[in-house]
Amino acid sequence: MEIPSKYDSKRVESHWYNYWMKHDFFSSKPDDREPYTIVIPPPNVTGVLHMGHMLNNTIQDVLIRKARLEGKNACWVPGMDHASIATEAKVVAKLKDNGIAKADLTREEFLKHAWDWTDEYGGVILEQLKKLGCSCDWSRTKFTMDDDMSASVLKVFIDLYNKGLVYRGFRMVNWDPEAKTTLSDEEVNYEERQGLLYYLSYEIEGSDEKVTIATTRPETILGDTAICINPNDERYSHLRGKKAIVPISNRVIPIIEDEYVDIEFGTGCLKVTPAHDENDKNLGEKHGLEVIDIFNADASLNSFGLHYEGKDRFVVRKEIAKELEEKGFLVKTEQHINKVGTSERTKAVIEPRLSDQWFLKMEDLAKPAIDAVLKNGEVKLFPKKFENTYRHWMENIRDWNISRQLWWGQQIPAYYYGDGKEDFVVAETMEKALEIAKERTNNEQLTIKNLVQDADVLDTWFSSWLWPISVFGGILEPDNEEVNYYYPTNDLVTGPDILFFWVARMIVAGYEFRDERPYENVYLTGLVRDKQRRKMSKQLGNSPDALKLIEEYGADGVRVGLLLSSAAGNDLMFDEALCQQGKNFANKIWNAFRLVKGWEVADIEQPEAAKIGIEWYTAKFNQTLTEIEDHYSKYRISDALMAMYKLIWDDFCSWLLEIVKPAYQQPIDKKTLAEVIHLFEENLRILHPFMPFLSEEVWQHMTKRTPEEALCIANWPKGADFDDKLISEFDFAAEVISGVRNIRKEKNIPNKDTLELKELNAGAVSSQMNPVIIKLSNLSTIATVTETVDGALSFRVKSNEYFIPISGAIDVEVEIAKLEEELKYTKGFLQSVQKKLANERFVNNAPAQVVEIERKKVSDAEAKIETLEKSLASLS
RNA sequence: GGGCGCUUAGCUCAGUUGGUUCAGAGCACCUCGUUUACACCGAGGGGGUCGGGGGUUCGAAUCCCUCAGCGCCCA
Repeated sequence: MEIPSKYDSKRVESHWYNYWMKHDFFSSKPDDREPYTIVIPPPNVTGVLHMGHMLNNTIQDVLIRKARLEGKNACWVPGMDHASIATEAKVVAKLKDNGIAKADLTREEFLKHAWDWTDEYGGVILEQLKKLGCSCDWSRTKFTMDDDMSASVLKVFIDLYNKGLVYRGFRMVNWDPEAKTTLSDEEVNYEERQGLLYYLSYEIEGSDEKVTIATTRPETILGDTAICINPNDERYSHLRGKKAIVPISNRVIPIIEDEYVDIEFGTGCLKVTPAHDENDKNLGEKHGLEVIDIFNADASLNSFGLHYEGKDRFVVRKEIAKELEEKGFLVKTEQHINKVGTSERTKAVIEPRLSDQWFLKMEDLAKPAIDAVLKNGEVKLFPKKFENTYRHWMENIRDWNISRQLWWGQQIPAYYYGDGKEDFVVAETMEKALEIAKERTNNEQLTIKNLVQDADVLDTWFSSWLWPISVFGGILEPDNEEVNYYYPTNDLVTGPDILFFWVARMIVAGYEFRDERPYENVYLTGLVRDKQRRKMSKQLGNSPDALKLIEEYGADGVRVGLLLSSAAGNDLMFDEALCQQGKNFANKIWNAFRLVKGWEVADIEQPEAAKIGIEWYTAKFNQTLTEIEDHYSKYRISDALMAMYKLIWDDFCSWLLEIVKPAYQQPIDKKTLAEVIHLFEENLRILHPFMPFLSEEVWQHMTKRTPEEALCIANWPKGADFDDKLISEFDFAAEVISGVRNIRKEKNIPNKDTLELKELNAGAVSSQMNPVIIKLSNLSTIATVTETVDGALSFRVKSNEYFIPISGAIDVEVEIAKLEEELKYTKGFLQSVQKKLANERFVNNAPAQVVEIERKKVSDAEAKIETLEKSLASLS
């Protein structure tokens, strides 16, 4: 036989991927069919394939391939995200390696480098997705910085601005004083550091009283604008309405009350420095406090620092502590561990700093998105548990800070024509901005040279929240054919870590810009972790090389491995052993194919066992198909896979193929072969979404096919009614076969020795399955008896008893012991059920059905006891 | 500190509104088997007081309380 006994994924995968591409099976155009649409969560343009992507995209591919088989117009839109922060960081790092500082470049020069970088490295990840088998419509590949995508972003910004939803405001940002730039939260590392807690006493205005506060940052007292006490703290109630005097600067500041203050911490008395602490800023806003910023951009003190002006904050901390001590303001110091944020890149301690930012008002925008998920179910989350998290966030939504102090991204289309904070206009182009500015200022002399565009770019999420609309051109041309056909999309598959950043905002955008949900179902995958439950990350280096995995186990093997234990929303403990399992499965199917392919055909009659086996498997297949559909409908993808795995491995390979397999070097009858091939093909159809390469390979080897007949675009099996009784009779027969196999094993009887089976058919079981039992147990006959058979090995299935007469092989003692054991157990079981039934409260309160079941248990057990006792009597 | 969630066999997980046959699956493990598709295999088997404690109920892995451990998000 020329077919190799091991399935070789490497040989197969690129071949079929190219074939599918060549015949354009993945591309989609609007037509009369029902659309099924997924937009990919665009990976970062800087990204390389990691396990999270693999899982995510495998699930999407499973869904899209199934939809394609179901005859829908399946459209999976791929793309990439410009990921402003991550990409800019990488470009800056690369420039630095080449001795170029970002600060030495103009914006235009820097962007040129960024685009070069994008052209060179961007898209690597998409090529990797092809290796995984992803059937995206590659002709639709979008990038969030494509001209039309950027135009969509700007249009939306302007639209929201004109609706009065975009405004400028102050916000505390993470400031890196060394790089002199803002950092995102993701770029800040928190570490515990040993520091001091300084107890400082402030004088109370117009009295000799003093109040002591505790702070970790004595240098910031120069920016203090209040002292805060807890209104419930009786120790300080006498200070109400009074004022305190800041040491050294001698400024007079109010004493305010707020329950925010932790009575237990320090002295229970807090100094408030709104310019340099997030919580203090909130307090300041609430109480209308003054804001005094005492730092320069490099975190040295400015003129508010008085005689410390120009000195670094840490130098000042030491010096001011000394001065405070000398002047008698320092009461004491204590050791204190606090969390300090440091810059991921420069390692400098970050400084909270107030800065001008652009915001989007979210409260009203969020309303339809709240209703969609929590009230009318227009958008469903899988698993449902994330609805709680969604609710919590959406109902406490804060305005969205949409500006970033970066260059890589869509520059905010706000143009300043004067020095005032409000001297700006918002427009798509500088020319339009000029027109509006002229009108606004009544100054016809204004020229483009007088306009300065805002330096910030928009948050990356401000482009990706439009993704399901903008990839179909739905922002720029809201009534175009594509968006009307494909939008709303069907399913979104992504991680729960971006439920708010992305998923929720897309829902908001969907209702705001199209008055319709962006998708119906959201499948939230878990995080991929390693065996020790650690998150897979580059820093830890615990993420396996995705491409190596594919090489070793095959894309199909890896897909199966990932899906085997990834219930929606649960973290996935990734273990390569699962990929091995996937690979083994591929090999199993491959060998089943080899078996079927290797049979010689003859014009002979179909054996009865084969006929029944095929009828049974057909029923089993339809039963399992129903289960699989149910799992799919609930997005229980791993359950769907497992149901299929067992169907193919156990039912098809271990049972059916063994039933129909002809004797050694004997041919198979035509009818059976045709039917088995048909069933095999049905298996391949449901297998295809999970294992596209292997299934196509086998499919194409089964028969010569035209491109139109490729499995990739074949039809999903139509379910049919199935005979429950056939399945339960087979299950019974399987138990009988197991019984015979057990006896063979216990008595070391080789499989090739034919045995005789006698059946005491107390349960009136149909003899329909007898040919199957005979074949798989290697029996000569199954004879019906009316009495127990002496001198035979025996076993029982339900209330039927089976005997295998073997001369001289019976150890009566052992047989008796076995029977007694079984009898003892059954009696105990009967007793417990009877006890339950004797309980009046049970009989009166439990549903009739439940009671009936218990009664049935009694009669079954009694019948079995009778059988056992008869056997015992015959032995002794 | 606030919110959400998790804890079932060695591992990863199912277990639908509390009730069918003494709690299921896959993997791993053990025994036997080189039988003519596959040892990336076949047949058989062992393994859980459902995190601890308390409560509701005729009945709880499932509902309530509590304790412990773990995780995530926000601060």
